Amino acid sequence: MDNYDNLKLENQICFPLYACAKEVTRRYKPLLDKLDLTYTQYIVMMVMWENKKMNVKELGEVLYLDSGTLTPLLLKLEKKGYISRTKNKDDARNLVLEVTKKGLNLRDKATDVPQEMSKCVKLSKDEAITLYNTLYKILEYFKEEDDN
Amino acid sequence: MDNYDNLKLENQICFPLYACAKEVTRRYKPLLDKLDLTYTQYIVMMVMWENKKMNVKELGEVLYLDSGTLTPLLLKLEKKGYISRTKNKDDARNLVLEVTKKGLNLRDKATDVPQEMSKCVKLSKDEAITLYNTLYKILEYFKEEDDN
DNA sequence: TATAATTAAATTGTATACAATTTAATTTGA
DNA sequence: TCAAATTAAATTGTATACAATTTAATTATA
Repeated sequence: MDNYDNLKLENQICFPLYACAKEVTRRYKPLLDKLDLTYTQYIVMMVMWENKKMNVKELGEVLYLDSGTLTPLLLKLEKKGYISRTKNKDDARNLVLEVTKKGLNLRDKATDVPQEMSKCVKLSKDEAITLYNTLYKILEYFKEEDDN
Repeated sequence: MDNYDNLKLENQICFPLYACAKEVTRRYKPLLDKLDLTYTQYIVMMVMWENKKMNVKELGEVLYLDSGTLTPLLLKLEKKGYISRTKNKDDARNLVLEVTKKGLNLRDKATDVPQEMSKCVKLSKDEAITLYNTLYKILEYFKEEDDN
Protein backbone atom coordinates (compact mmCIF):
# COMPACT_ATOMS: atom_id res chain seq x y z
CA MET A 1 0.00 0.00 0.00
CA ASP A 2 1.61 3.23 -1.14
CA ASN A 3 0.36 6.75 -1.85
CA TYR A 4 -0.37 5.85 -5.45
CA ASP A 5 -2.74 2.97 -4.75
CA ASN A 6 -5.71 4.99 -5.98
CA LEU A 7 -3.99 5.32 -9.35
CA LYS A 8 -3.59 1.59 -9.94
CA LEU A 9 -5.57 0.33 -12.91
CA GLU A 10 -6.98 -2.54 -10.87
CA ASN A 11 -8.50 -0.08 -8.39
CA GLN A 12 -10.52 1.75 -11.03
CA ILE A 13 -14.16 1.02 -11.75
CA CYS A 14 -14.00 2.96 -15.02
CA PHE A 15 -11.53 0.63 -16.67
CA PRO A 16 -13.46 -2.67 -16.60
CA LEU A 17 -16.46 -0.67 -17.73
CA TYR A 18 -14.54 0.81 -20.64
CA ALA A 19 -12.88 -2.47 -21.61
CA CYS A 20 -16.02 -4.54 -21.20
CA ALA A 21 -18.13 -2.23 -23.36
CA LYS A 22 -15.44 -2.25 -26.01
CA GLU A 23 -15.05 -6.03 -26.03
CA VAL A 24 -18.78 -6.67 -26.05
CA THR A 25 -19.42 -4.39 -29.01
CA ARG A 26 -16.42 -5.87 -30.80
CA ARG A 27 -18.03 -9.27 -30.49
CA TYR A 28 -21.12 -8.02 -32.28
CA LYS A 29 -19.12 -7.44 -35.43
CA PRO A 30 -19.41 -10.90 -37.06
CA LEU A 31 -23.16 -10.93 -36.40
CA LEU A 32 -23.71 -7.40 -37.66
CA ASP A 33 -21.50 -7.81 -40.71
CA LYS A 34 -24.24 -10.05 -42.12
CA LEU A 35 -26.65 -7.12 -41.84
CA ASP A 36 -24.14 -4.61 -43.20
CA LEU A 37 -24.41 -2.64 -39.94
CA THR A 38 -21.84 -1.37 -37.46
CA TYR A 39 -22.69 -1.54 -33.77
CA THR A 40 -23.71 2.11 -33.59
CA GLN A 41 -25.78 1.79 -36.74
CA TYR A 42 -27.43 -1.26 -35.15
CA ILE A 43 -28.55 0.57 -32.01
CA VAL A 44 -29.80 3.45 -34.17
CA MET A 45 -31.84 0.97 -36.21
CA MET A 46 -33.13 -0.62 -33.00
CA VAL A 47 -34.53 2.74 -31.91
CA MET A 48 -35.90 3.43 -35.38
CA TRP A 49 -37.58 0.02 -35.58
CA GLU A 50 -39.33 0.78 -32.35
CA ASN A 51 -40.27 4.41 -32.98
CA LYS A 52 -40.60 4.42 -36.77
CA LYS A 53 -40.31 8.20 -36.91
CA MET A 54 -38.22 10.66 -34.90
CA ASN A 55 -35.79 13.52 -35.24
CA VAL A 56 -32.05 13.64 -34.64
CA LYS A 57 -32.32 15.28 -31.25
CA GLU A 58 -34.73 12.66 -29.88
CA LEU A 59 -32.54 9.89 -31.22
CA GLY A 60 -29.50 11.50 -29.64
CA GLU A 61 -31.17 11.76 -26.26
CA VAL A 62 -32.07 8.09 -26.25
CA LEU A 63 -28.61 6.96 -27.37
CA TYR A 64 -26.44 9.56 -25.63
CA LEU A 65 -25.04 10.69 -28.98
CA ASP A 66 -24.80 14.15 -30.55
CA SER A 67 -25.30 15.38 -34.10
CA GLY A 68 -21.56 15.23 -34.70
CA THR A 69 -21.79 11.46 -34.46
CA LEU A 70 -25.30 10.99 -35.79
CA THR A 71 -25.27 13.19 -38.89
CA PRO A 72 -22.66 11.20 -40.84
CA LEU A 73 -24.01 7.90 -39.51
CA LEU A 74 -27.57 8.70 -40.58
CA LEU A 75 -26.32 9.68 -44.02
CA LYS A 76 -24.80 6.20 -44.31
CA LEU A 77 -28.03 4.51 -43.20
CA GLU A 78 -29.91 6.60 -45.75
CA LYS A 79 -27.43 5.62 -48.45
CA LYS A 80 -27.98 1.95 -47.57
CA GLY A 81 -31.70 2.59 -47.91
CA TYR A 82 -32.69 1.75 -44.33
CA ILE A 83 -33.98 5.19 -43.35
CA SER A 84 -35.19 8.39 -44.98
CA ARG A 85 -34.19 11.91 -43.96
CA THR A 86 -36.61 14.76 -44.70
CA LYS A 87 -36.98 18.24 -43.32
CA ASN A 88 -39.97 18.83 -41.07
CA LYS A 89 -42.40 21.14 -42.86
CA ASP A 90 -43.65 22.74 -39.66
CA ASP A 91 -40.17 23.40 -38.31
CA ALA A 92 -37.40 23.15 -40.86
CA ARG A 93 -34.77 22.97 -38.15
CA ASN A 94 -35.92 19.43 -37.46
CA LEU A 95 -34.86 16.51 -39.61
CA VAL A 96 -37.47 13.75 -39.70
CA LEU A 97 -36.03 10.26 -39.74
CA GLU A 98 -38.21 7.38 -40.87
CA VAL A 99 -37.61 3.68 -41.36
CA THR A 100 -38.02 2.58 -44.97
CA LYS A 101 -39.50 -0.71 -46.12
CA LYS A 102 -35.99 -2.01 -46.65
CA GLY A 103 -35.19 -0.90 -43.11
CA LEU A 104 -38.18 -2.82 -41.79
CA ASN A 105 -37.16 -5.91 -43.73
CA LEU A 106 -33.78 -5.73 -42.07
CA ARG A 107 -35.50 -6.11 -38.73
CA ASP A 108 -36.51 -9.66 -39.62
CA LYS A 109 -32.93 -10.52 -40.46
CA ALA A 110 -31.81 -9.11 -37.10
CA THR A 111 -34.11 -11.06 -34.78
CA ASP A 112 -31.42 -13.63 -33.94
CA VAL A 113 -28.74 -11.12 -33.03
CA PRO A 114 -29.74 -10.46 -29.40
CA GLN A 115 -29.94 -14.16 -28.53
CA GLU A 116 -26.68 -14.92 -30.29
CA MET A 117 -25.00 -12.13 -28.38
CA SER A 118 -26.46 -13.09 -25.01
CA LYS A 119 -24.70 -16.44 -25.40
CA CYS A 120 -21.47 -14.50 -25.51
CA VAL A 121 -21.91 -12.77 -22.14
CA LYS A 122 -22.07 -15.72 -19.79
CA LEU A 123 -23.81 -14.36 -16.68
CA SER A 124 -26.57 -15.87 -14.59
CA LYS A 125 -30.01 -14.30 -14.93
CA ASP A 126 -29.58 -12.64 -11.53
CA GLU A 127 -26.15 -11.27 -12.31
CA ALA A 128 -27.35 -9.89 -15.63
CA ILE A 129 -30.34 -8.20 -14.00
CA THR A 130 -28.20 -6.66 -11.25
CA LEU A 131 -25.69 -5.42 -13.82
CA TYR A 132 -28.49 -3.97 -15.95
CA ASN A 133 -30.04 -2.16 -12.97
CA THR A 134 -26.75 -0.77 -11.75
CA LEU A 135 -25.78 0.55 -15.17
CA TYR A 136 -29.15 2.24 -15.63
CA LYS A 137 -28.88 3.69 -12.14
CA ILE A 138 -25.64 5.37 -13.15
CA LEU A 139 -27.09 6.53 -16.47
CA GLU A 140 -30.21 7.94 -14.86
CA TYR A 141 -28.13 9.83 -12.38
CA PHE A 142 -26.11 11.30 -15.24
CA LYS A 143 -29.32 12.28 -17.03
CA GLU A 144 -30.59 14.13 -13.96
CA GLU A 145 -27.26 15.90 -13.69
CA ASP A 146 -27.36 16.95 -17.34
CA ASP A 147 -30.84 18.41 -16.90
CA ASN A 148 -29.49 20.85 -14.31
CA MET B 1 -45.16 -8.45 -26.23
CA ASP B 2 -44.46 -8.97 -29.94
CA ASN B 3 -41.94 -10.97 -31.93
CA TYR B 4 -39.52 -8.09 -31.91
CA ASP B 5 -39.26 -7.69 -28.15
CA ASN B 6 -35.72 -9.02 -28.14
CA LEU B 7 -34.73 -6.18 -30.44
CA LYS B 8 -35.94 -3.41 -28.16
CA LEU B 9 -33.16 -1.19 -26.92
CA GLU B 10 -34.39 -1.45 -23.35
CA ASN B 11 -34.00 -5.23 -23.45
CA GLN B 12 -30.31 -5.11 -24.32
CA ILE B 13 -27.57 -5.43 -21.75
CA CYS B 14 -24.98 -4.14 -24.24
CA PHE B 15 -26.52 -0.70 -24.57
CA PRO B 16 -26.34 0.53 -20.95
CA LEU B 17 -22.83 -0.88 -20.89
CA TYR B 18 -21.88 1.03 -24.01
CA ALA B 19 -23.58 4.26 -22.95
CA CYS B 20 -22.33 4.11 -19.38
CA ALA B 21 -18.72 3.57 -20.39
CA LYS B 22 -18.97 6.45 -22.83
CA GLU B 23 -20.56 8.82 -20.33
CA VAL B 24 -18.13 7.93 -17.56
CA THR B 25 -15.06 8.50 -19.71
CA ARG B 26 -16.57 11.72 -21.02
CA ARG B 27 -16.82 12.95 -17.46
CA TYR B 28 -13.10 12.44 -17.00
CA LYS B 29 -12.35 15.10 -19.60
CA PRO B 30 -12.34 18.22 -17.38
CA LEU B 31 -10.11 16.46 -14.83
CA LEU B 32 -7.72 15.09 -17.43
CA ASP B 33 -7.54 18.33 -19.40
CA LYS B 34 -5.52 19.73 -16.51
CA LEU B 35 -2.99 16.95 -17.05
CA ASP B 36 -3.03 17.33 -20.85
CA LEU B 37 -4.18 13.70 -21.15
CA THR B 38 -7.08 12.02 -22.92
CA TYR B 39 -8.83 9.14 -21.18
CA THR B 40 -6.96 6.48 -23.15
CA GLN B 41 -3.67 8.26 -22.57
CA TYR B 42 -4.53 8.33 -18.86
CA ILE B 43 -5.05 4.58 -18.54
CA VAL B 44 -1.84 4.01 -20.51
CA MET B 45 0.01 6.26 -18.05
CA MET B 46 -1.61 4.41 -15.14
CA VAL B 47 -0.15 1.16 -16.40
CA MET B 48 3.21 2.79 -17.07
CA TRP B 49 3.34 4.38 -13.61
CA GLU B 50 2.84 0.96 -12.11
CA ASN B 51 5.14 -1.06 -14.36
CA LYS B 52 7.73 1.59 -15.30
CA LYS B 53 8.90 -0.46 -18.27
CA MET B 54 7.06 -2.64 -20.75
CA ASN B 55 6.53 -3.24 -24.44
CA VAL B 56 3.56 -2.46 -26.67
CA LYS B 57 2.25 -6.00 -26.68
CA GLU B 58 2.20 -6.27 -22.87
CA LEU B 59 0.50 -2.90 -22.62
CA GLY B 60 -2.05 -3.93 -25.19
CA GLU B 61 -2.87 -7.14 -23.34
CA VAL B 62 -3.52 -5.28 -20.12
CA LEU B 63 -5.66 -2.60 -21.77
CA TYR B 64 -7.38 -4.67 -24.50
CA LEU B 65 -5.90 -2.41 -27.17
CA ASP B 66 -3.90 -3.22 -30.31
CA SER B 67 -0.93 -1.56 -31.96
CA GLY B 68 -3.22 0.27 -34.35
CA THR B 69 -4.53 2.25 -31.39
CA LEU B 70 -1.40 2.28 -29.28
CA THR B 71 1.27 3.23 -31.81
CA PRO B 72 -0.07 6.74 -32.56
CA LEU B 73 -1.07 7.27 -28.93
CA LEU B 74 2.38 6.34 -27.63
CA LEU B 75 3.98 8.70 -30.13
CA LYS B 76 1.88 11.50 -28.64
CA LEU B 77 2.87 10.57 -25.08
CA GLU B 78 6.50 10.52 -26.19
CA LYS B 79 6.09 13.94 -27.81
CA LYS B 80 4.68 15.27 -24.54
CA GLY B 81 7.73 13.86 -22.78
CA TYR B 82 5.92 11.40 -20.52
CA ILE B 83 7.39 8.20 -21.92
CA SER B 84 10.37 7.07 -23.98
CA ARG B 85 10.26 4.60 -26.87
CA THR B 86 13.40 2.62 -27.66
CA LYS B 87 14.03 -0.57 -29.56
CA ASN B 88 14.96 -3.58 -27.47
CA LYS B 89 18.58 -4.49 -28.20
CA ASP B 90 18.05 -8.19 -27.63
CA ASP B 91 14.97 -8.34 -29.84
CA ALA B 92 14.50 -5.40 -32.15
CA ARG B 93 10.90 -6.35 -32.83
CA ASN B 94 10.05 -5.16 -29.33
CA LEU B 95 9.63 -1.52 -28.49
CA VAL B 96 10.57 -0.73 -24.91
CA LEU B 97 8.37 1.87 -23.26
CA GLU B 98 9.62 3.64 -20.14
CA VAL B 99 8.20 6.41 -17.98
CA THR B 100 10.35 9.53 -18.00
CA LYS B 101 10.98 11.83 -15.01
CA LYS B 102 8.35 14.19 -16.42
CA GLY B 103 6.01 11.23 -16.66
CA LEU B 104 6.61 10.36 -13.02
CA ASN B 105 6.02 13.97 -11.98
CA LEU B 106 2.69 13.82 -13.73
CA ARG B 107 1.70 11.03 -11.37
CA ASP B 108 1.72 13.42 -8.43
CA LYS B 109 -0.58 15.77 -10.27
CA ALA B 110 -2.96 12.89 -11.00
CA THR B 111 -3.46 11.57 -7.48
CA ASP B 112 -6.75 13.42 -7.02
CA VAL B 113 -8.34 12.19 -10.24
CA PRO B 114 -9.65 8.80 -9.01
CA GLN B 115 -11.32 10.30 -5.95
CA GLU B 116 -12.80 13.17 -7.92
CA MET B 117 -14.20 10.70 -10.41
CA SER B 118 -15.59 8.32 -7.82
CA LYS B 119 -17.73 11.20 -6.59
CA CYS B 120 -19.27 11.24 -10.04
CA VAL B 121 -20.46 7.61 -10.02
CA LYS B 122 -22.83 7.58 -7.08
CA LEU B 123 -23.07 3.92 -6.08
CA SER B 124 -22.95 2.33 -2.66
CA LYS B 125 -19.77 0.47 -1.76
CA ASP B 126 -21.60 -2.85 -2.22
CA GLU B 127 -23.05 -1.89 -5.58
CA ALA B 128 -19.68 -0.72 -6.81
CA ILE B 129 -17.99 -3.94 -5.72
CA THR B 130 -20.64 -6.10 -7.33
CA LEU B 131 -20.40 -4.10 -10.55
CA TYR B 132 -16.61 -4.38 -10.51
CA ASN B 133 -16.73 -8.14 -9.97
CA THR B 134 -19.33 -8.73 -12.67
CA LEU B 135 -17.42 -6.68 -15.24
CA TYR B 136 -14.18 -8.52 -14.52
CA LYS B 137 -16.04 -11.82 -14.70
CA ILE B 138 -17.10 -10.95 -18.24
CA LEU B 139 -13.62 -9.74 -19.16
CA GLU B 140 -11.94 -12.83 -17.78
CA TYR B 141 -14.29 -15.03 -19.70
CA PHE B 142 -13.41 -13.12 -22.87
CA LYS B 143 -9.71 -13.52 -22.13
CA GLU B 144 -10.08 -17.28 -21.77
CA GLU B 145 -11.99 -17.38 -25.03
CA ASP B 146 -9.28 -15.40 -26.83
CA ASP B 147 -6.60 -17.79 -25.61
CA ASN B 148 -8.30 -20.65 -27.43
C1' DT C 1 22.07 -22.97 -43.12
C1' DA C 2 18.80 -21.07 -46.08
C1' DT C 3 13.98 -20.80 -46.29
C1' DA C 4 9.54 -20.95 -44.08
C1' DA C 5 6.88 -19.68 -40.29
C1' DT C 6 6.14 -16.69 -36.65
C1' DT C 7 6.10 -12.53 -34.10
C1' DA C 8 5.87 -7.38 -32.80
C1' DA C 9 4.95 -2.90 -34.42
C1' DA C 10 3.63 0.04 -37.77
C1' DT C 11 0.54 1.28 -41.45
C1' DT C 12 -3.87 1.75 -43.96
C1' DG C 13 -8.62 2.44 -44.26
C1' DT C 14 -13.06 2.94 -42.19
C1' DA C 15 -16.12 4.28 -38.48
C1' DT C 16 -17.12 6.26 -34.44
C1' DA C 17 -17.09 10.04 -30.57
C1' DC C 18 -17.22 14.60 -29.00
C1' DA C 19 -16.01 19.56 -28.11
C1' DA C 20 -16.52 23.71 -30.35
C1' DT C 21 -18.18 26.35 -33.96
C1' DT C 22 -21.22 27.52 -37.74
C1' DT C 23 -25.50 27.73 -40.27
C1' DA C 24 -30.22 28.15 -40.79
C1' DA C 25 -34.67 28.46 -38.81
C1' DT C 26 -37.76 29.78 -35.18
C1' DT C 27 -39.12 32.12 -31.03
C1' DT C 28 -38.83 35.99 -27.68
C1' DG C 29 -39.31 40.27 -25.92
C1' DA C 30 -38.19 45.23 -25.88
C1' DT D 1 -42.23 44.16 -35.41
C1' DC D 2 -37.70 43.28 -35.68
C1' DA D 3 -33.32 42.51 -33.57
C1' DA D 4 -31.67 39.28 -29.98
C1' DA D 5 -31.80 34.87 -28.14
C1' DT D 6 -32.57 30.19 -28.79
C1' DT D 7 -32.70 25.87 -31.08
C1' DA D 8 -31.55 21.80 -34.32
C1' DA D 9 -28.35 20.02 -37.50
C1' DA D 10 -24.34 20.24 -39.81
C1' DT D 11 -19.46 21.10 -39.90
C1' DT D 12 -14.63 21.13 -38.27
C1' DG D 13 -10.88 19.29 -35.92
C1' DT D 14 -8.82 15.95 -32.91
C1' DA D 15 -8.50 11.41 -30.86
C1' DT D 16 -9.60 6.97 -30.50
C1' DA D 17 -10.75 1.88 -32.10
C1' DC D 18 -10.03 -2.02 -34.86
C1' DA D 19 -9.72 -5.19 -38.94
C1' DA D 20 -6.54 -6.19 -42.31
C1' DT D 21 -2.19 -5.70 -44.28
C1' DT D 22 2.69 -4.68 -44.36
C1' DT D 23 7.34 -4.43 -42.62
C1' DA D 24 11.13 -5.93 -40.16
C1' DA D 25 13.16 -9.09 -37.07
C1' DT D 26 13.62 -13.57 -35.01
C1' DT D 27 12.87 -18.54 -34.66
C1' DA D 28 12.07 -23.06 -36.38
C1' DT D 29 12.96 -26.63 -39.41
C1' DA D 30 13.76 -29.23 -43.56
